Amino acid sequence: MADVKSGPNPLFLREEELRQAIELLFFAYRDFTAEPDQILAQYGFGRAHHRVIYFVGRHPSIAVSELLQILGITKQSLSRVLGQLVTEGFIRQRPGQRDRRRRLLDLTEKGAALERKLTENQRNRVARAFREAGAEAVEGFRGVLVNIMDESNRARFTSQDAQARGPDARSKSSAGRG
Amino acid sequence: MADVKSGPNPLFLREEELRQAIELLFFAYRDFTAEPDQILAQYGFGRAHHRVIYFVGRHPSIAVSELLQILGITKQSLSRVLGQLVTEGFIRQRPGQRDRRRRLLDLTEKGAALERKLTENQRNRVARAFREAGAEAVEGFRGVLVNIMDESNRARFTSQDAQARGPDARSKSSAGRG
DNA sequence: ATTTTACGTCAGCCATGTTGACATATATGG
DNA sequence: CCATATATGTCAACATGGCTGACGTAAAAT
Repeated sequence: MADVKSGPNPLFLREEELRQAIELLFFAYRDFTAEPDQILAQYGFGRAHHRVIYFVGRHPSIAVSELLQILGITKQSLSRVLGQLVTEGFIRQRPGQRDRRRRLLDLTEKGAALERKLTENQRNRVARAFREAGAEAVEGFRGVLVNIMDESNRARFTSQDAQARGPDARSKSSAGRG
Repeated sequence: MADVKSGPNPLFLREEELRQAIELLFFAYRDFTAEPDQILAQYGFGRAHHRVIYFVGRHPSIAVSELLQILGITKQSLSRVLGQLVTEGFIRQRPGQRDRRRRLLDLTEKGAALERKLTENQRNRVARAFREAGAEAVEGFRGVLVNIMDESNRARFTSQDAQARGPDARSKSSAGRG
């Protein structure tokens, strides 16, 4: 359509820029998950196990329903991997105190060790990328990714605090919403 | 955990920062692919079809082996989705001129229409994110993601040129590495 | 006492990745 | 010309990790 010869074409550049971003996400995400996948395979686990281990580590004593919300999968899907992780001693379950229907999940020491192994890998990759790209770039990275995300998920990232709290919020100042 | 009261703890902040980045990638990527997945489902297609349509659109007359390299899957996996796309008239194959063993792939008009539909969705999402995060952030986004990627994949993104050329590069200056 | 909630489980389906083996057409190099 | 290498396709079997639907049980809430 537009004549290319007429110097810098902003529409073309924009199109190219946006496609590069799309591909950047594809390749970066794939490489980002490849190494942990390799490690997991040695345990007979897959990426789904990684996610469960990660988020249980991130939100100690998380309940099944909360984990389901974060993962965005069905309980049947979760059940398969969670069952294995419990059976093989990576995750421990215990009933909630106030509500004994809830099964609170925690990593065992074995689970925490695997979590560290897996996360260390990704953390190192991100740390290297942050270092090489610079502090300003990190802000930009966050800014763009947060806006690529659905709005409904952004709350986790709006303040450091909100994310650290997570579903197991134990703020000493408020009574908590249990 | 580390004592929070002892002022800004750089190690803790770093850990938190890195974990946020990991989660950012997870949630952003998931949301980024969710809408196209919905559209694809209406055609009886999945994400794998999307990738094929995308990269064939991006690299017109790409050969099967080159597509395989980009996608990083086996020919058997590709065969399944590519076969469907050809059968259903989204992609056209023709033998190469110089090398008639090669099957060059192109989108049909029908295929191009679907490609536009799918990519428009993701492009809009990225465009919005870019707009809201600002030009500087875009640079940071690129800088970090490029460094998260394996080095072997970075060539596509080092210059606009390298990416536009793609795998069908015929550089006249070097003899190649084969 | 009934209903709702949180969780589990069985059964089957689908998409998409894998490996291994084998076939066919074409190109390339003695 | 023949032998080998390359590009592609295909069949078969298997694994992972989503999904839906149906049903069960314990505990909380009304």
